[in-house]
Amino acid sequence: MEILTKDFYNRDTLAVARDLLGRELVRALEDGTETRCRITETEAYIGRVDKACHAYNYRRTARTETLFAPPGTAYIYLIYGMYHCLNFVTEEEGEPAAVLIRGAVPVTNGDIIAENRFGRKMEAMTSYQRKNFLNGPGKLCEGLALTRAQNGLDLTDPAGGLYVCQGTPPAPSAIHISERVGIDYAEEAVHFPWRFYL
DNA sequence: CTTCAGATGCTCT
DNA sequence: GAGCATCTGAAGA
Repeated sequence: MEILTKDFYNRDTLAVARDLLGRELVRALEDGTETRCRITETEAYIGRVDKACHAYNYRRTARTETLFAPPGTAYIYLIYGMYHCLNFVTEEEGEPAAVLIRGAVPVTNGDIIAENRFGRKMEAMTSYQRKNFLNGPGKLCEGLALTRAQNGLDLTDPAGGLYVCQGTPPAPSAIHISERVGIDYAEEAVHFPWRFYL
């Protein structure tokens, strides 16, 4: 299936966030196995205007350096001391903006993801575990074995082991929009309707 | 189903 | 030293 190229990410961040819903996120592991999941929830972060963005007002530090990378770069950071968040850098190089991947559902090789999450196969998951499989940014990164070691990966190069394929676009009526989660500190940006989900 | 405390370490002031 | 784009398990309704 066709890999999304740099042109896909080099656009308005809100458009990319909405357009990522239904796409297939592919994770190839060291041992040659490959997992796929369908993206179901995203959020946009736009440093130019967004107090919730790590790179608000073009703030450039060691951590935010990745946000200034070319579109189609993976921005992965540690949060709350023990979880990771996966983002895709958007817009033209030098514009610090990204889309946070907040949720997905497994498509192929879900057993590998389930092992990473719960140390068991999908079949053996409890109903509670099924309901809370990949429905959060930290859960997604745990399932796909993503850590800061993958920060800066080129999503347009399949050799990096992390990329996105066309997938199946959802019906427009299936797309929901709301305020973003977990950014109470961000003043007026708290209310920006920049979260998209199926 | 709900709320809630605690975990844990990096980042920036 | 404070705060964080979160998650889990325990406990109660």
